[in-house]
Amino acid sequence: MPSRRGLTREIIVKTAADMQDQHPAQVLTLKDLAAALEVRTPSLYNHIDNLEELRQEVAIYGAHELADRLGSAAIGRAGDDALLAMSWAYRDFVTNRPGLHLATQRAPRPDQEELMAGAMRVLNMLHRVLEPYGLSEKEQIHAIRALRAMVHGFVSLEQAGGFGMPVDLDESFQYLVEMFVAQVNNRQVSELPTSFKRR
Amino acid sequence: MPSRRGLTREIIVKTAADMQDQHPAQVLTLKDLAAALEVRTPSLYNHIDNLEELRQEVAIYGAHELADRLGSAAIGRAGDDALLAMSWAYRDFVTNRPGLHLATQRAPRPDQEELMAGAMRVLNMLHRVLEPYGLSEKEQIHAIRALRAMVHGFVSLEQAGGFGMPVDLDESFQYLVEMFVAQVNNRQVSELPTSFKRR
DNA sequence: CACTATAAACTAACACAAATAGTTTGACAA
DNA sequence: TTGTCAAACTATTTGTGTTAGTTTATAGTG
Repeated sequence: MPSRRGLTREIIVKTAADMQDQHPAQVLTLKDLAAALEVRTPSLYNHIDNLEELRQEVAIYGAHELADRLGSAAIGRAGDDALLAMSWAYRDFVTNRPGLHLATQRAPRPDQEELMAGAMRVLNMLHRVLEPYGLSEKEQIHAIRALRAMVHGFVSLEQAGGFGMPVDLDESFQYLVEMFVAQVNNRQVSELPTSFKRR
Repeated sequence: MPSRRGLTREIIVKTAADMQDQHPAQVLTLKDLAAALEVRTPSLYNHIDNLEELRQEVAIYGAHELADRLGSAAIGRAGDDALLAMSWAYRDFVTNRPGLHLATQRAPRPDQEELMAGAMRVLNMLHRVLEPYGLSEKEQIHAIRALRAMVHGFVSLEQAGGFGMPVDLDESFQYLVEMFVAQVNNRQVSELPTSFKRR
């Protein structure tokens, strides 16, 4: 007496993503996922290959979601304004969809093509936004890496509960992003004496 | 015919840490761990409560290892020199012990007391190093959060293979850390026009 | 309007890791 | 020498992922 549910690959991925948001700590099980979809566990295998592939799929979904949000944030903005807006959009993403963000970080194979596609969209946006600052090609890459590291690092530590002090996190984040903005506006600060050399 | 191996909790944790370094991608199983220790799986339960507790223990071990390395790096240094040395020591830790770093990040309960102890040691070091810069108390906290975010974010993205462009990573890392050093030396850059306000 | 092919659900069973229960043994202390 | 106990063991249970094989609802065809 199996009755046809309208199960699709997309529904499964989105439900999995939602479940991870509701309980970011606990690991995703096919049993729970099937229960949420009101289906027996093996039925999932009609739509996905296995658990690892599903995790990868969720990560890809998250990467695109993030790229979409950053794109929206950047629309109609330029320069410092765009950089700040995109940074805040990233942080909002982590706040609103914590489990999805974690799933994207913990992708089984982070280097995979389709997963990189979302990241690439973000990179291209950043390149366009940084264009008018007149950085050298190399410096632009350093700058993009720096911004990604700063924002990603902040939200990851925040999500992991890594910031204990009772000082406003929004303020800290703004401080961080303004540090970056100052750097790309004011290139002479990068000419500081570099006394420390790597051994 | 069970013969007494010199198994201890400490040996188990260190072996688990080593195994994660050798294969950072794959998940730790008690079966493999027991095999590496030339023991049957249930014997591990004489020393640990369960797998989750072991993971937590490995994370704590990693946090202390990191704090030790940062402490060593800072000895005999001050100011910019100390900040740069500690940043590079963090990056070296991730390079040398990638699995241990991941295990520390993915701790079951990142907020737990003993795990925070290592992080606290690092925080105290940073506070002492930043002392002479004459920042306000609040600004000092912002600065520490910023540095942690920058360094942590960079090494995490690097480890996840997040930086694709063929530009030297050491150079990018130096660029990043110098950005921080410039900020704490040159406070007027933080007085930039803040056109973007959070909605 | 039947008839059939197929996708998508199901039940049953297997594989494998974690965890528990209960047993055995080796080393140290009296 | 002997009693005790920590630390190993074997055997078994539980839970999740996965596969095999079966059933059924629906869509398309004559």
